[in-house]
Parts: sequence; C-alpha cells; structure tokens
Amino acid sequence: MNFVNVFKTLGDETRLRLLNLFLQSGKKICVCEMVDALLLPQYQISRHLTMLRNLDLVKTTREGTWIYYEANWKASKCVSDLFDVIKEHFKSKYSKDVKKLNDRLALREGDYCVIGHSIFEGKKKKENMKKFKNKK
Amino acid sequence: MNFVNVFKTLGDETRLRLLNLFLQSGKKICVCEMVDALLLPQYQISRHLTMLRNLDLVKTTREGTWIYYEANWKASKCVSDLFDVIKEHFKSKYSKDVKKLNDRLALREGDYCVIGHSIFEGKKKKENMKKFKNKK
DNA sequence: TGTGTATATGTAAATATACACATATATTGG
DNA sequence: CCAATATATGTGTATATTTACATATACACA
Repeated sequence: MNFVNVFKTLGDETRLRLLNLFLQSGKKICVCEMVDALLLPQYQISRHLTMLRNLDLVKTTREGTWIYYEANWKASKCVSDLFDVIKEHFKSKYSKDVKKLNDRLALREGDYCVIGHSIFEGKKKKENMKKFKNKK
Repeated sequence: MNFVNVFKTLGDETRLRLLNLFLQSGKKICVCEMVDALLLPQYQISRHLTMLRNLDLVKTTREGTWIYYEANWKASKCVSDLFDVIKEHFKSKYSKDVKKLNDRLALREGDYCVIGHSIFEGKKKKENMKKFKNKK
C-alpha cells in the first residue's frame, strides 16, 4: 500500500468530505444520499468514490440498484490511524454535510435508502424529496 | 489551517521523503545535506521545502549561509498526530535516505554543517566530499 | 423483454502541478 | 566593496488532475 497515493487522494476537498461522512456517521451510505448531502453532481461523487475504493479506503455493499459505501477501517494499521486523526479533526469542520446527511437518512425505510438523487423524479420519491427539501 | 492542503502537500514522494528525514532523525538539517541524502537537485529540494514551510509543517533557523530545517511539531494538534502516524509508518520505508543522511551528518563539525552540496567545489569541502562519496 | 432508475465511465477541455534551466538573493570573509 | 557559495525563485514546458457532458452499465419490476 502506497502512502503517497493515500495522501494524494485525500488531498481533495470532495474526497475528504466524503470520507468524513463515513467516519462521522459510521454508517453505510449510498451514492444518492451523498449527492444530497454534499450537493454535488452524481458523476462527481461517483468518480471520487472510485478513487477512494481503488486505494481500499472504502468498501461497498450492493443492495439491489443501490450501492452502499463505508470506511474500510481494516485496510491497514496506518490507514486506520489516519482515519482516527481525520475523524477527530473534522468533528466540527464539515458539520453541515453531516446534518444534511442525517436529514436524508431520516427518509430511509428499515435503514435502507428508498429514493434516488434529486435529478430524477419518480413516484414515491417525489413526496419524499419534497419533505427533504423543506428541511432545506 | 487547511487540512486539505496538508494532504495535498504530503501527496508527493519528495516532500514525504523530506519530512521523513526530519521525523526519523529529529534533527535540524540544512539544504545541502538533504541534497546529498535524497540525491535530488538543489532547486527541487528548495522548492519542496518552501511548500512545506508555507503550511507551517517545518520551521527554519539560519546559521550564516546555511539554513536548517526541522519538523514543526507545534504547528497544531492534528499535524503532530499526523507526524506520529507518518513517523511510525515510514520507520523502514525510506531507510536508505536516512542512512545517507547519517553518513552526511558525520561530516559535521560541532554539530554544524561545514560543506555545501555536491555541485560546487570548495577548499575544505573537496576532501570532505571525497570521504562522503567513498561511503557511496 | 422492456422501462425506470441507481451508479459508473469515455472523453475532451480546463486547470493545476512538477520539472529544468538559468538566474537572483543573501551572507560570509577578505 | 568584491568574490565565493548556500539557498531561493522566475519562467516555459511537460505532465497530471479535475470537470462537464453524454452515455453506458446494472439491477428491479412489470
């Protein structure tokens, strides 16, 4: 495992914000939930997640069409040490992201995501997105 | 202090090797000594050091013409936590650099550097450089 | 099998970063 | 002030990274 690449990969605000979501929430989060938490386009979130996954910093679980990401604490000793530092230091820094994530997670059913991201308009999604947007 | 920039700056092998010299040796090291430890051109070492200093990751002391660099452990809590992780993880990784540094530090007089880097040829330097190169 | 939708990716343009060369700045000693 | 030399920097070029748009892929469900 190449530490230089780990730093290079973490040297980007979007990727740090994503990682921070995983570290602060401790949960598995799907892509559409990240889109609404960070307010960035889906393809951007997806690209940055791919980079994090290529370095084994995050791992994924598929549930139907949804893919859940989470921090990979077992990657290695030094990575988990790094995670500790980042988690501690960003406790307050990106709190808005975490707040938006929590609003979004509140729309889950049985701890699973049931709506997509904001660029599509479905049936059940429509009303759920309305609830979400009211929370600003 | 911007953590993103810290990671971005550490995401470069030369800068990590430089920082590693400071962390492993715990000493103040001057530019010409780093040139001979990493075997990189002086202008490159200097540029990378400037970046580290701009982020307050290292601090300097001038002694005549020589400028000594060292890790700035007091920059902030999270930076020193980071330093701990890096120091631990690189204990063996860049050991050749540290070995070359130690060979070079052995040429000091009274714990001060007395010769420059390899691209100049001075008086006392000439014989010292010969000793150094014999150690390969 | 076809439609809807969550996620991923090819690619070109925009932007940032690293390198090499030359040269500048700063300090010491004569 | 001048010469020597340790360190820093201006600048053009090469290289890598990020972004945006469009489109592809994968899965669910009818």
